[in-house]
Amino acid sequence: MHSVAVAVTPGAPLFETSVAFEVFGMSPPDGVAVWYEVRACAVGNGPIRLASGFVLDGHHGIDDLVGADTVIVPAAPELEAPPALAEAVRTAHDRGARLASICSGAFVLAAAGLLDGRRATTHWRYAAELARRHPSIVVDPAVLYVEDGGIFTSAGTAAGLDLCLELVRRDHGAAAANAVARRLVVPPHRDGGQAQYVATAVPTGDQLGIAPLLEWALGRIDRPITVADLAAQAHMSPRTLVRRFGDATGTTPLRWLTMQRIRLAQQLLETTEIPVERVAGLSGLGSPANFRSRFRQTLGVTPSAYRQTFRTPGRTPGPRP
DNA sequence: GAAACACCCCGCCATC
DNA sequence: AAGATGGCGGGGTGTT
Repeated sequence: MHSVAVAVTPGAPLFETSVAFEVFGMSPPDGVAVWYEVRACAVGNGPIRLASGFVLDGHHGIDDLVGADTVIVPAAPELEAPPALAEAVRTAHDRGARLASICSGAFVLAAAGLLDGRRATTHWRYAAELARRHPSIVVDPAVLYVEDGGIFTSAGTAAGLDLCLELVRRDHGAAAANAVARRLVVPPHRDGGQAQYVATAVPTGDQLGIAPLLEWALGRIDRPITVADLAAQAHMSPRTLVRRFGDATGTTPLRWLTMQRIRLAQQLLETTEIPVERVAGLSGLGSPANFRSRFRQTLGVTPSAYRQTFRTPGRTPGPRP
């Protein structure tokens, strides 16, 4: 049994603190025998007042955190690391534990000196502060989560969920992670490198302006589309198109196209019986070989395995013991 | 898996 | 004066 310890600190936000329990505390997906055991661990043994007036009692001590296989640090109160917690985290790391922080929890790992010289991230509101206090950390404020040398850090709130799913993926494979994601009703895989926020969250003239362009692209998604094509369609230079596209969607044309193509492929695999070879063509991902490798690279499973797992219930009876 | 090829895309910067 | 544009260079990425 893989033990997971969640460091609980006074004033910690509920969501960040709870995601690990949701992911690692649920019953294992079909086909997984050895799952996780999650514990809330804290310095001292009195009740702990969390954010929003919730009180935690009956938790484990800090020794259980030190001995865990994976340690999750969801938050740092006031961006300060309780010395005893930082010490415990460092000891856990020395013992070979896998470490993961969510949101401001990165400040605890940083205070323990574990992020020095490593790539790390945190909530975008705190990224500058983290870099200021610890100049040797390579802070990337634009990703959902990063891993460097067995130490994982993730951005705010929901990115912690993506990180926990990534850990499941590494431990038990993509199918198990996808099953967990499906039960939680969240997207199965958000890549760690995905931007933390879209540059313009509120629709602006820009965004409304490119909507028809996106529509046009979706309408011919099965055929090759280059930046030059998009630029011509939008009556602007390729250089300006790339800029405007980024402003409006938070990503680049090719990445957006690939994302749409993968989504379409997923849909076709889930809801139809169209052969994989033809799904490759319909989704615009090129040759079947290229399609397979791209699909696998993005979602961690092969197209046929994906179809096997997510086939719409009722179509073909799946293997259910 | 390697290699060739096309295309991407982002900093730079003169220009509008 | 300030911001948007778009050509260019070339390391990076994707496809065959």
